[in-house]
Amino acid sequence: MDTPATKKELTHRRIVETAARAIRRGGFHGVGVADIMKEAGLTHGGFYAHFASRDALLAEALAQAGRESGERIAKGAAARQSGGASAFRAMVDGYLSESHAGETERGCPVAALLGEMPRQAPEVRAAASERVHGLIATVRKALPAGTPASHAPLIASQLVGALQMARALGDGAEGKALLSQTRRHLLAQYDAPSRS
Amino acid sequence: MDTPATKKELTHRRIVETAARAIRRGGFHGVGVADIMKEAGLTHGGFYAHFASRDALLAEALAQAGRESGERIAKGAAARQSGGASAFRAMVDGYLSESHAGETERGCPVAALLGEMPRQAPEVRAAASERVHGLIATVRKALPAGTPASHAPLIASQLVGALQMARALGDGAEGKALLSQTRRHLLAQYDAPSRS
DNA sequence: TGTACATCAGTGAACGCGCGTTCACTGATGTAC
DNA sequence: TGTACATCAGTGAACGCGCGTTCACTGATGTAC
Repeated sequence: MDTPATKKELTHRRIVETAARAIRRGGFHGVGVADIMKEAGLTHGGFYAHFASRDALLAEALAQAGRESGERIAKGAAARQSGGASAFRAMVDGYLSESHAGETERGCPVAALLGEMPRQAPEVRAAASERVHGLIATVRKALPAGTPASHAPLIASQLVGALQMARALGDGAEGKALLSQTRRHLLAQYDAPSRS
Repeated sequence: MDTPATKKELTHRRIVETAARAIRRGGFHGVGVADIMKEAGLTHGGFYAHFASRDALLAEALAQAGRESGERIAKGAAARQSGGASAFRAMVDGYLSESHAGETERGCPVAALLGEMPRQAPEVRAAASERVHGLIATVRKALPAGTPASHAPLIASQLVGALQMARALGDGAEGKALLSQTRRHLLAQYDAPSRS
């Protein structure tokens, strides 16, 4: 039962993956059932053979976006750590990189959707809450030894706030400066006692 | 030309004030022209005698929300300062208060809408950018003497991130803890050398 | 190995509804004489 | 002071459109014999 991968299941995954990108790009309200089906190469009529409702898809898409983004963060962090960075520095530098700011569609769903989460249907809010906790857990695991785990939500919210504001400020100098300042600030506080 | 306040102007203001609350409550996409007009006690037909388009209203509403929220922040800060708090502590305690987290509709529009800003029409994005800069300026003015002004965007993004995440976590212990921890953290870093 | 049939993923037309926008009209207000 | 008229803020019906959802159908797939 682990990877039978029937044709229907493959199609289901393709729809979810498409939706996972679409909600980060356009927000929960910014994308319709027909748009997603079309982008997945299907007609909208078949939608309800796969999902009970639009909200059910949004919830699945959020979970998928979290998985994708988690993998990306882990992969980027591994690369940076093999270059000599601490786990914490690797996570912070990756999350607040200019490429993450530029790729909303493939980036962290919490940064893309946090402000809209409280306005969603219960089904979607539950998935959203899980995503926020997932991000906090990712931060917690990267914390330098000795840092209390209770700092994780605080750092997570700072990462998300800085990324969102950098995106809102545009891809000019202002946004980039906010990203690099936040990186330096977090590293100075939590990482090795190195400065700069 | 300062306060003639014709009847039409009063109606216009009422629509804008209604919209300013509505967008913070429901997001840019979450509220329609007819809803707003109805909530303002009018029929939707008269809308285009006041605004060139829905986006034009959104831009005006954002500016109005910024004014209202700025006044609230200033008023709350004045009260706290008269109680002995520094300007910085007053600003941080007010912004990250549980009442601000609970009153999205009357709170900071940047916290309510930051994530959706990059997806708006140019007209709305311009008003949004002004709001973000307004918030940063408010933070800058409250900075303790000696703190470089360049820290203002960083602190602003931290305030917004924490408030948004606290709202997403719900009004239980988790959200409240994030608010109070962020308050303590910011004060420990930037305010008087007192700890706890 | 080949034919007959059941299954079912996906199609495409249709539904009721609410959106942003337009426009001919109403009726209260205030100026002209 | 009182009547006649112009102005114009606001009304309400209508538009074209796209939404989420439903459903009768199609046609490829794979099992039964």
